[in-house]
Amino acid sequence: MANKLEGKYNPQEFEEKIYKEWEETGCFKPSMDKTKESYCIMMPPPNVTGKLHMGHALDASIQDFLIRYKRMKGFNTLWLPGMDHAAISTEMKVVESLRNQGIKKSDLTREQFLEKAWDWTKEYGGTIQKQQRKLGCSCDWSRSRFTLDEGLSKAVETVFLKLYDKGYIYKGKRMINWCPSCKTSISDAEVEYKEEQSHLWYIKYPIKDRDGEYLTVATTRPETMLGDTGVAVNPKDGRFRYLIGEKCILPLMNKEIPIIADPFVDMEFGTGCVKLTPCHDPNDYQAGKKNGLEFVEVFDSNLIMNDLIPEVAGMKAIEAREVIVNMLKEQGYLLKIEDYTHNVAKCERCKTTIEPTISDQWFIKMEKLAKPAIKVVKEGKVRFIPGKYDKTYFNWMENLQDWCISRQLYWGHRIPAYYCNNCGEIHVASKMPEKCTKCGHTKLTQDPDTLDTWFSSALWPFSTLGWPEQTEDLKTFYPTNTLVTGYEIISLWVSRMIFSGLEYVGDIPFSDVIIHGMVRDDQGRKMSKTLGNGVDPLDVIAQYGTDPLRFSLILGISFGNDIRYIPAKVEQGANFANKLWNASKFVLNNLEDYDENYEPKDLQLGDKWILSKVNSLAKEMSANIDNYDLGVATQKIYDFIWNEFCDWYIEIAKTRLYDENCTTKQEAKYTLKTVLEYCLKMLHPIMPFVTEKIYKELPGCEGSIMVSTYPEYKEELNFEKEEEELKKLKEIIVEIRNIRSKMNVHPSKKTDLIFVTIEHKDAIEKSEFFIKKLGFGENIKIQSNKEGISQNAVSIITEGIEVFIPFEELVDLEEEKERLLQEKEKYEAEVSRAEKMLSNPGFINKAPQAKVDEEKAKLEKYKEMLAQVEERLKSL
RNA sequence: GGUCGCUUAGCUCAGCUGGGAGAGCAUCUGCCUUACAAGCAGGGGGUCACAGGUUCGAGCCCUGUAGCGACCACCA
Repeated sequence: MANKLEGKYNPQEFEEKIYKEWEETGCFKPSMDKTKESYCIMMPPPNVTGKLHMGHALDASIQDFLIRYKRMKGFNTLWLPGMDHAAISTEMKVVESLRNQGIKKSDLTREQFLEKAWDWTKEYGGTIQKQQRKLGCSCDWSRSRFTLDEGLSKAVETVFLKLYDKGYIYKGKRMINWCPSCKTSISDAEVEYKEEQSHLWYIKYPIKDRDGEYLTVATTRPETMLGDTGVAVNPKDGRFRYLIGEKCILPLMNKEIPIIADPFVDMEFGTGCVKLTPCHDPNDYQAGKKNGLEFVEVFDSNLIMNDLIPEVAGMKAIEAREVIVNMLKEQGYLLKIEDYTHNVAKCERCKTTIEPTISDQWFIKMEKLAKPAIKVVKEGKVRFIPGKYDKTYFNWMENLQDWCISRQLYWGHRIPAYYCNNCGEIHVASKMPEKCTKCGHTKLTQDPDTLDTWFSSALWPFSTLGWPEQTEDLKTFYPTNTLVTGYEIISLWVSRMIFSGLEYVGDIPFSDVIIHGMVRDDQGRKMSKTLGNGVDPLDVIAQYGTDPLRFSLILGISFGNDIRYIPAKVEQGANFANKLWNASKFVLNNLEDYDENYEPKDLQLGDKWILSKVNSLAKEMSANIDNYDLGVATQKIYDFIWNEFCDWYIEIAKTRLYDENCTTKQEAKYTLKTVLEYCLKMLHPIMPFVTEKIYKELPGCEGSIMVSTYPEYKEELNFEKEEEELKKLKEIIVEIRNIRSKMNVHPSKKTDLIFVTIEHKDAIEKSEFFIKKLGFGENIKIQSNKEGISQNAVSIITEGIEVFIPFEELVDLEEEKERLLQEKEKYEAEVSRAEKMLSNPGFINKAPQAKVDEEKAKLEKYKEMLAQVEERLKSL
């Protein structure tokens, strides 16, 4: 009966079906076997409204590689998936969808809005989890969590109350980043900067009691001058030193404001004098607080001007600018306008210009939380891979500002704070208090704000396991082992998980953090909507299959560097899968009468060679993967399957399988099956589908490969001598092909192969079949000396074996001499290189003895070969 | 401005604690050899950015230069 692998590799035929089977049999779930060590990865939760992109595909390929490997190694593995409610991002999408229905957010009550938001989330959210299944993710979907679900909300509330009691959370008026479009505060990390063309306006500020004297300030925002409450100069600046402590007159307002000294002023920039608007600029805010300046608001959070002067009251700030500039010009205060390009703060989400605003917000004091989080990385308890990223981490952690956690949004965890309607007293509690603890008033109002989305993400490694309850999962899997993420969220997320884990659970959230790069397009550009150069992983999967995509993302990667999406690499993966498919087809076709209990009695040279090779490969693969060298491990299994198993062993085995008289067919079959099984298992974490498909066809392998055991190194499969012997024969065969190719000998032309050797006689005798086949031999002769060998033969000289190929009429003696002379030169170079090294006292004295011995052995070897070549040349 | 990184074959990239430069694609030659033409066999192609230094020995370690990039901060 023919096996079930037919035709070509066609992933569309089986990938989906296999995934379904996996999911149904529940093999993604942890074994919860108490005797086994646990291994846990928390999947970075994508936005609930997100769509799969190449970054996710890379992320998932790495995590699934690790989790499948550990599972096969016997660990009690959990890969926990989930989604993030993505506060601003989702709320914006909901607002937009409402707008399309003609509904404004302000038309709805909070409750109505949230209802719409949940509806919308249920309808459009969560597609990403379906897409992750396409990638073959073996995560435990039954444990999937959402940052807004009940358990996680409980964790958020618990943390808030705890931090408030400790005094780490406080409410206060401070300068924050205000997005006038999203109408919420955002954290520093959510601000991005963009260069913009603008102007510098130079304005004259007369000095009080010094007739005709004035200071010139340069500003990019002339409309804020109404709120100026001081002018600053650098204390070292000799030009203005005599004015420090004096006052100047603010134009239009006719108000006296102080001239102060502050080192933040750059003497080189502009005029060296800075106007200070503490309410509308972060630096001025700092300077204002430090120097006790007055705080005067110029416009409100909707950018509508106050009534500081009647001419602009009620106007939009940007319109007021024009009016104010004109007034300054008319009154002779405007000195000049220059073109100027500068960086403008933008909202990461909606790209609106950020308005620095003083506002009443909730903050977390970072200083005490940061310290232990820095310590665990310094001590190596939490490790970044590659290690260079700990610098990025320290850089951020050591310069932390307090974290603004309140957002003026509906979609998120509402702040558990209640204000007394009578006296305004703040009550932080899990439920609305019955009455005010201060004045006894019974009407209280909950804070309308919600928490920064990263506040809940920061708890992800333990809130997902049931914390604050001491669940079985929490005990089993916390701390987790490996976090896989990109460098762009080290500060936003990784750092916050570390201090959160330490503070609330009392332990690190994970020990290893793999930082991978970004997936760029084939020209190295970021994939972006505006460029339209994004590649949809689902399209790639539809065309090539999941396994080739995963293979292409993992092969040869080194963490920390960006990678390019190269279609040719996916093709390489598809070709590889096809190669494996065909090889498996061959193996299976020869296993029809295979007895799976057969114990090999007479393994041949080639059998022992490949078994020994695959055995040491298992050891190397494990070492590489444990060291997170996934790219290297992938390259190794690829090379082995293609270049050793397919190109050599299968060809070697064929000569026995096709020979009726061969008595060691069973050994060949045993070896084919064993090696293929090893290969499938080692490749499985990288290419889960095709390996599963083939594995199920192998005799004795009916279960899923997912729950099979990863190959371990076994001493009894170590055949060093056979490895050496076969390596030698391979070299000879390659040389035969090489010579034939250079001589343009057609493959149909067979020749005698005369081996002159004593020590390798046995190995060659036993390998006659495949030497003949692979070396285009008619007859194989083995002799102990060169008697009777024709002049018209080409010779191959190796250590311990000389091979003669009597091509007779094809051999041109002059060409053969030329070829041998080239060989001679090569060996002479080798001899002189080795001699030079060995005559170098520095090398002899300082290099390790093993290296010296190695060189000595090489010298002997090449001397011998040189002598043989010379002898052969003489005989021609 | 601060920090970090990158520069290796025509292209895209590997290269483990320093010990004879690798892969895929592309290219050239010969093969439809009963698992595979999505293939087989063979070949060509590199002053490892540049300049110094350390070392018996440097793609790898140190210093500097040039080009490119990322992150952080943000100067009115």
